[in-house]
Amino acid sequence: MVRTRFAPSPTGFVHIGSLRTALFSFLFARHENGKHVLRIEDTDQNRYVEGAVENLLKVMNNLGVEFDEGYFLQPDGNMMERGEKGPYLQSKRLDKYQAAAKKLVQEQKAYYCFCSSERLEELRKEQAALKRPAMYDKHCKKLTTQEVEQKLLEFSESGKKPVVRFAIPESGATVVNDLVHGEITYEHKVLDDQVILKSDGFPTYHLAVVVDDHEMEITHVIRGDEWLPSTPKHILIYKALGWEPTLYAHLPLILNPDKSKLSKRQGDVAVEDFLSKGYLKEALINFVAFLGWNPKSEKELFSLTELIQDFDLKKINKSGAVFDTNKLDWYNSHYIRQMNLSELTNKLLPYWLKYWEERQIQFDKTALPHEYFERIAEIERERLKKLSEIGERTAYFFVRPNYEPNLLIWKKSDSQKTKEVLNNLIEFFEKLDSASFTKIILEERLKNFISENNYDNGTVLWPLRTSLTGLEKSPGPYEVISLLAFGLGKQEISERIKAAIERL
RNA sequence: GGCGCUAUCGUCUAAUGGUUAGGACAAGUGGUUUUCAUCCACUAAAUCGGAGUUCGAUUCUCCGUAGCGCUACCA
Repeated sequence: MVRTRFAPSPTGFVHIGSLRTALFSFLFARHENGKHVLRIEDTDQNRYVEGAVENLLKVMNNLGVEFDEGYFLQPDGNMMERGEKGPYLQSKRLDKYQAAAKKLVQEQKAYYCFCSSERLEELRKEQAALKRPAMYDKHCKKLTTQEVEQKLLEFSESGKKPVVRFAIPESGATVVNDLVHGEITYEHKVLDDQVILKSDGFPTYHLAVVVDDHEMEITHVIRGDEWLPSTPKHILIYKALGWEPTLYAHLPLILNPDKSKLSKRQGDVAVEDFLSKGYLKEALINFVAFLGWNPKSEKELFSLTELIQDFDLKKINKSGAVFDTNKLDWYNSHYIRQMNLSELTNKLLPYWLKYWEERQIQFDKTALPHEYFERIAEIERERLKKLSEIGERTAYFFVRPNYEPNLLIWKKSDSQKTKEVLNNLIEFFEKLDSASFTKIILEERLKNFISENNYDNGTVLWPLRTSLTGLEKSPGPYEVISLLAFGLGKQEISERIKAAIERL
């Protein structure tokens, strides 16, 4: 039975890289009919951020990445723990790590280290000066049993606590057989005697990950490539404890455009930021799934269900992938166009509200039916890359636009002609009865108007459109006019055309 | 400095011991459209370098080179 886990540190936000790791471990677990475990790695008390786990859960729920054990968000917003291998929070498992460390010390596979941070720092400086590799010099490993006892006594009298270091075998090598990279050999002499238990009684990652993955019966560890160099240490700890190591699959790094590891400094990396900008979960999931994985076919559009079906560790590639938002935008506009109109409108509403609030645009939105917004959404969906663009793109449906005089004149026309046309249009609209303000009737009437007056299409339609929307790039006028007449009244059409004429 | 990983169009990637090295995004051009977008068609764009193995290497091996990662009482 396959069991995978996602084991984030609660540092506040969900990194794109974390999402990719969580997604892959989820896809693999589901594909194999296994279990997906969520474990929170909070062994660094300094980095703990309040509410981080709730936030993580919310984001994962949003995107459809599920867990079978660990923490769950309840309808009331509180967290609940569920699963047989808990607790799933490392700070609640301290006794297990301490017991493991103690056992290792007793069997001389680990040792107490009494070195001060000053000595350690000095050591590093010396090594750097000599251009030697920075490693612990195993000073405390050489202490006799009596010396250790003596030190232990001294420490406890002064209220200090030693750390525990894992004793890497002095010779030999460990082979990591990675599911993505294949066999990698590490000589023991280049491996550091890592601290596994800190002086505050908390384990470091290296001990905690081994103890937990073993006790939670994890079969496959799926994590980022940055962990590859510490994997031999983990395998050695497994063996020292008499346990069977898990299988490993190290995922290629997600990169900034300059090919360094994706970081906050070079743009957005928080999944919640993408969500709030109006990237759809379908787009985010599809895009992130293709970072370091692909189905080896030419199909690019995948739902979560399809990903589960096709996911295969063997199809993960080895080299890092640049995070390119162009492609994300393409996925997003694709899924926006696919979405059902009423659902899209509901998702759009908060973005409209936010835009109006920011611009202090006042009007009574309750006077406008949901259908009105649906129709606006319908004409805009084709050109929307993110939901957050809706406010600005459609502002002219709610407030009178500003006019760029040059924009009002079609390229094959002139200001005199435009003025004439617009004046005629005012007359045209005033003669129209309210019932004619539907897209179909309008289109027909306007075409008649154009041919009766012997105008070019552009001479009429361009200034009409720009005087209504104020935009260089906007949809065609028929739908706009019928919606404006419906939303703001047909009088508004004439008012806008008059205002435009003033600017000519 | 040490150790490790990686290397195909700008980006995500496919493929193969023999191909015109394929697709998608982005870019450009043309068509459609009053404009933008959509849609359609087309164009440009890549096997890091050097040896070796081989009839033949982008593919396998080695050596370079470059990029990146790790090198904490952080994960």
